[in-house]
Amino acid sequence: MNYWLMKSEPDEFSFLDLQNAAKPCRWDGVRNYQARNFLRNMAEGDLFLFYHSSCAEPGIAGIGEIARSAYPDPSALDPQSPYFAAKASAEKNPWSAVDVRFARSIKRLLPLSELRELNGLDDFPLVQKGSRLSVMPVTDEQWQVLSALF
DNA sequence: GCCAACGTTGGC
DNA sequence: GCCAACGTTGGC
Repeated sequence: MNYWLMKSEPDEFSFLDLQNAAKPCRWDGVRNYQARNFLRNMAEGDLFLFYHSSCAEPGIAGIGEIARSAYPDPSALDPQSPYFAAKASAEKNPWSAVDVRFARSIKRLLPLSELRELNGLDDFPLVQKGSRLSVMPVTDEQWQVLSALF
C-alpha cells in the first residue's frame, strides 16, 4: 500500500466535507501532469493526507482513503465546470480523477509551519521551497514521522 | 493584497 | 529548441 498527500482549498472541499459525505467523493480538477501521474499510481485502499491549502491555517486536516483508482476526469469535458479542458475529448481525455472516502480523523490540524520543523521531511515536496505540487507521494518513513502526531 | 516560484504558451 | 510573457499556486 502507498501513501499520498493531496491538497484542497477547504472553502471548496474540506476534510469535514469528506467526513460528512454519505458516499465516496470524486477528487477531480487536477490539471498538472506530474500530479496527474501520481493520481494514476494510486490504488484502492491507499491512504492519503488531506491537506488544506490557500486558507488561514494551511496544514494536514485528516486522513482519507482511495475508494476508486484513476479514471478519466469528467470535469474536463464539462463546459460548465471550472476545470473544463477545451482540448480534452471523450476519446482523448488526458486528465484523471480518483474517488476518495473518509478514513480517520487526527487529533488536531497539523499546520505547515509545524511540519517544517519536523526532522525527516527534508525530501517531502510539501515543505520544499517553491513546490506547488497538489498531489504527491509520501514515503513510509515520512508517514512514520507524521503519524507520531496523528 | 503581495509576490516568489513554477508551469504553460506561443513566436521565432 | 529557446525563451519571454503570461497565468496560476499558495504562503504570508
